[in-house]
Amino acid sequence: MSDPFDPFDLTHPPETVPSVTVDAMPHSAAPAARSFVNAEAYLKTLNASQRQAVETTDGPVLVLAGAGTGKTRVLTTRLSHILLQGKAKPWQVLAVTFTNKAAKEMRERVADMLGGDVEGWWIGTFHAIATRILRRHAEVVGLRPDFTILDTDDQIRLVKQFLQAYEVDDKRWPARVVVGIIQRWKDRGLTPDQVPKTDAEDYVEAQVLDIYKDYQQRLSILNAADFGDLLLHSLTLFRNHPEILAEYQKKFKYLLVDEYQDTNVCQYLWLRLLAQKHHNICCVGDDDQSIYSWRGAEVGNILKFEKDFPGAEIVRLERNYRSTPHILGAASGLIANNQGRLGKTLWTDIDDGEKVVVRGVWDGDEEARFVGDEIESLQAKKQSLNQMAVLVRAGFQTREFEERLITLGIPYRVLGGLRFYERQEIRDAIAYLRVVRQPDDDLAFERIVNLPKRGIGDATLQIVHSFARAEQISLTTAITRLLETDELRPAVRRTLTELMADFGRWRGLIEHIPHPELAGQVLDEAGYTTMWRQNKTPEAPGRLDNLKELIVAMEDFASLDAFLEHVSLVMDNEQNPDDDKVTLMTLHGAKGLEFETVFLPGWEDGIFPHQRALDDGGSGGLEEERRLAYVGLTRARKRALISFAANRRVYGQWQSALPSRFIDELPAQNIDRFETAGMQAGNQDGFGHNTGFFPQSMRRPVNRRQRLPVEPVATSNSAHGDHKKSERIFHQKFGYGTILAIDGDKLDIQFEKAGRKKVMASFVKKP
DNA sequence: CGAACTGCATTTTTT
DNA sequence: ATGCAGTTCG
Repeated sequence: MSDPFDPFDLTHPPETVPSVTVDAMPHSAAPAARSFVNAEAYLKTLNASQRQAVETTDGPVLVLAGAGTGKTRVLTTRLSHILLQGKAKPWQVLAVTFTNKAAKEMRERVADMLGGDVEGWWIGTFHAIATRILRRHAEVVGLRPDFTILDTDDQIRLVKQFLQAYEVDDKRWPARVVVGIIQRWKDRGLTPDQVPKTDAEDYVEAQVLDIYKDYQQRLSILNAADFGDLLLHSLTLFRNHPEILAEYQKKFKYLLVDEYQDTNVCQYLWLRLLAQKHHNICCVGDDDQSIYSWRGAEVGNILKFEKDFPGAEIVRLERNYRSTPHILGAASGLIANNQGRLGKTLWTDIDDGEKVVVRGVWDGDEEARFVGDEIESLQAKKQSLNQMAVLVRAGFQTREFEERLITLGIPYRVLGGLRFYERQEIRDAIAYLRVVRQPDDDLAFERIVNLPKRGIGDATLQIVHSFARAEQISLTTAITRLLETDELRPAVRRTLTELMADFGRWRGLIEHIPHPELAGQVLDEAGYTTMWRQNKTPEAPGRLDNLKELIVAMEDFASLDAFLEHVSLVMDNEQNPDDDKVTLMTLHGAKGLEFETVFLPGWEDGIFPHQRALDDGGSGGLEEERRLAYVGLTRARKRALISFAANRRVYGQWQSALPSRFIDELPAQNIDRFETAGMQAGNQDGFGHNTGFFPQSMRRPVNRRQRLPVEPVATSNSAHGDHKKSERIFHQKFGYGTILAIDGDKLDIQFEKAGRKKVMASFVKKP
């Protein structure tokens, strides 16, 4: 995000913005007649409710857009309409989405409609927009404008350190669980001091609230924000600084929100504040497609829209342009089993088509064969593989289909695996660049300090850590200071001195050589590329290729900073859609997509709906699973094929399973049900109980509480001032000694056994 | 410091 | 079954 100019600059007349062909549009001094002519052209193609959603520009509007009803069309047309009507300038409209993909699509489609570029617009993900705002006011929330954005990896490593410091049993409370709890608080817009007591009590054992506090404080020192912070800080900014909020309220005349059912409380509060002045907020969403509650999304936001925004107009998009009546009938019948919906009735003009196939098979193997055979026969009828998808509940389920498709020689792509920027070597390389750019980035530094192996082990890191913590300084600063003493072993000292010099040199090059070149040089000189070259594992060459690819990718960015920002916020990984391949992915990943033919395997209780959803008493979990099923079905244009197996190997154990309860919820007139002979569901003999070899009751969690004997090496209280010459002291490593001289926080000491050494004052104790 | 061993959990995902 | 993380041993 390195716009050469910043359209947000409130002090300059916005007219200086070189905003494209928009100037040729009748939005500013436009005669009404001309804008009418223009309006005709694009409004004519919309149906009545779409048109209402577009033309109701003022006041709060909730557009309930059922699956396949032209949601994106409405969003982009509405945005264009507002601009063409001259209701607002491009920089006065804020359009937020969840994914970069959606933001990109909106940007491109609006640009198409207006025939111009989209420079200077506020179309982006919640996170990107929040970041943009936050960088302007970073100081207000205790950050500097160039703060680093942490990824999940960093968060976990950081929290792990606190868990250790607090001596929390990390078997019982894994770092990722604690990160999750903190994240949920952030999703709800809660800073540490706002977390309700009752909430914190649930986690006293792990002292999660204390960790949350420390964690935030640490991030502040590191000049870093995690993903949740981007929004939460931005919200805090608005809450605590009405004058800043007022500027943005005034600036954004129109707000547009995509996938409103996926917003969390924090995002909701953020939007509500922004909408407070003009009240022109348009949220588009579908309560029936809310499938992300587990990551903080609040369906309640969409359900209570009318209450939150008085006078809100509700527009329902119910005409479906995608699926056949049978598919829609099946989906509608299914979702009707959910309570508390806003309610929509999808209808379509499309001809009847085929009924939804529901196929019962003996086991997973047969299921994969069934899907493979169907794909083959469709392919024989000249159907494009790109128009077929296998949508599964969980990632691991793709495997058996992959195997089958390989056997049949059918090309496929798996979506949603590891993305490019999530690969180990890429993260390592980025960590190097982060440290080059920002030496205080401890998390990045820790990642690569001993990669390749440099002999910087735990022992060394422990010393550096405790010193850094005691002094509230970053690891690199701590090292620099420790290098002036004898605290570290000579070999280690030499290595670190060299490493610090390397980083210093690389940093000096930022301004002088192109950043892709710098990246190459850093990785070579650090020995990182050599490390992979010497690596004999089969994936090593691929990793080297990825590193090369990374360096090439960097060329697309104006600067190292621009690149690093991209990496943190826009980690997308587009696949080449040119090849004709079957798509394999999770149901979650399929939201927003469509295919002619959709396979929905694994419809068995315990798999789909997932066991976890069945376990947690309430109906909420089950309803969300049902919405997921609804999303899956409504991805299909012409053909949907559901299947379930009577037996399946789960975690290496054979288990029998019952057909998903969702199957019985599908209206009979919309489905054709087939089952392999001799396996009718509900058959008393063969199905419905565990055929595994061991009773499940034998599983018992045995958790010993493991504590690390944490002996603080450095303490801040003994740090400064209270040592005198010739005083006798004790040092963890060197033993007893007498102070010869004091130089700031460094002491020159004659040790009884170890000889004369320079040590840090914070490492010695009075005997 | 690295290799071998052990126990354990194992949904969904974006930024 | 499998992979990951943490521990133990050389």
